[in-house]
Formats: sequence, C-alpha cells, structure tokens
Amino acid sequence: MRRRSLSRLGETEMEVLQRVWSLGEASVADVHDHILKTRPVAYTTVMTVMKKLARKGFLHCDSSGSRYMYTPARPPAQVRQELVQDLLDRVFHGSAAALVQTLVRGESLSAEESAEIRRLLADMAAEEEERDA
Amino acid sequence: MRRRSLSRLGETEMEVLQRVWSLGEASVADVHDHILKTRPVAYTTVMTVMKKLARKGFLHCDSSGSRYMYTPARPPAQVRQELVQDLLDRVFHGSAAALVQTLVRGESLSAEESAEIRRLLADMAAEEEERDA
DNA sequence: ATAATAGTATTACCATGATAGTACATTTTC
DNA sequence: GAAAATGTACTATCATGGTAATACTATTAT
Repeated sequence: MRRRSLSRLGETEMEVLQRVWSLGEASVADVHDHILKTRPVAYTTVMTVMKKLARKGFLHCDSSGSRYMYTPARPPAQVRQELVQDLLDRVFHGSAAALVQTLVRGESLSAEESAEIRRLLADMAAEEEERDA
Repeated sequence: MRRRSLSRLGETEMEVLQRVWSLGEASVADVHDHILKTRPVAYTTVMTVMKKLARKGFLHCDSSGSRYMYTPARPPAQVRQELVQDLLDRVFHGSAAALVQTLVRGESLSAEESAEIRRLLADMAAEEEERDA
C-alpha cells in the first residue's frame, strides 16, 4: 500500500528530466554528455533512467528517426507545480507562507531575487484586485 | 556512489518526523495513533521508522524512562530549510523567484496567504534597508 | 560488403524506504 | 506473583532508484 505522491522522482531521474526539459528534445547521448560534466556515469545508466521516466509518463520516446529522441510528456510547469505542492503538504502542512518564510530566512536568497519575488507578488495582488473590482 | 542530498527522507519518515516535531517529544504510540487517523499502519512499522530516523540523526531516542521517548535531534527549521534548498536546487536551478512563481501560479494559494507572504517579504525588505542605511 | 562504431535491449545487483511478523521484555493489574 | 497488556528487538519481504555490464542491432566508414 505505497503512498506514491509523485515526488517519487529520484535525484538522477530529476536531473535527467531537467535536462530534457532544457533541450526540449534529447537523446540519451545528449543527457549523458551533460551529466558527465559534473560526475561520472555510464551511458547505459542514463538510458535506463530515461526509459524509466518514459514508463512513468514523464517522457515520450520517439523512435521514428534513426535513433531515439525523448521529449517531455507532461508540461514541466505542471510537474514542478506538483513537486512544490508535495513539499508544501509534506513539510509545511500546506502553508505557502511558511514555505516562503523558510525560503527568505535562508541565506540562499539574493537581494535581486527577493526584489523579484516582491514584484511578482505585487503583480499578482494587482491582478486579484482587478478581478475583484 | 549515491548522491545523498538529504531529501532522502521518505514519505512515512517525513510524516513521522513532522509528528514528533509537533509534539516536541513523542512515543511510538503517540505517532502511531496519529497516523492511524488517516491510514492503517502497524505499530511496529512506526517503530522501525522512528528507529531509522534516530539512526540518521533526525531524532534522539531517550530510553531513560520506562518507555522510549523520541525528541527532535536537529532543529526542525534547519531540516525544513535544507528540504527547501534541495527542491530549489533540483527543480528550479536555485532560483527562488521561480519557486515562488510556481507557488503563486498554483491554485494552492489563498488570498490571505498571498497577503501574508507579501507582508513577510515587505518586512524583510524593510529590514534590509535598515541594515543598508 | 564488411568492419568499426554507435545505439539499444535485457538483465542484474545493491541500497534503502515501506511494511510488518514474531519473539522477547517489561509493566501493570488482579 | 502470575497473567494480561504493552513495549521493544530482530528479522524479513517487497518496491524502486541508482548503477552498470553484456549482448544484440543498426549505422557509418572504408
């Protein structure tokens, strides 16, 4: 009775998925080369991971050409959304404010970024008011 | 050669950890009762999980009394911080703004929460200006 | 056309999270 | 103090993510 929220994406799986998202379409070699820049990994390992991602519905496998090309099967934004939601639920009891607070409390936030975030939220607030008006 | 960021906390592990954090100190029975409210799980399963959390340094096991009591071994805020950082790195390439944007784009944000977040960031900005002044 | 190279399928192994049974210990109650 | 209830230790099973070797297939170069 496994509770499978979705964050059931491992680290390598996520890394691979990110790369395919970045490229829009990628071969095993593309992803392999990319990961090799940061750590050693076998070509076949990447292949296996991509195959698993395809089986799980995160990637499409297009074998029409001479070699397989993988493309995102689901909108990255949607997947990211779910991942955030997952963290939100599991770690912050669903409180977005608590998440953001943790985020800004961390040393990880630059001044530019915090400014960008404020602008973003201000825009959203404006939209909201417009809608309510 | 496993890359172990930390998010190597499973779902049940996180659920248990959250409960201990909430209570400040908890017995296996405490946590078991709590989880039982939402889904069936064996007492021994919870026990095993808590023991693993202790081995991993997330909980302390105090066996001085007649029964074991578990307490947080690391500040929850710190662990949460790391979990957020992990998501940030793995899913948003380190961009906090992107994370927040995803957060606010989701249907998961109530008006009150977005207001709270804006207030939070405004406070932070104020602090920053003060420091710079 | 054949050899070399590149790409793919199959299979396997290990670590670990999720789950729990069983047997042993301790505490409580009559 | 013996029985019942409660708690703990040990052990085991299964799923899956991470890793990769090997063997097979297709493409390319000579």
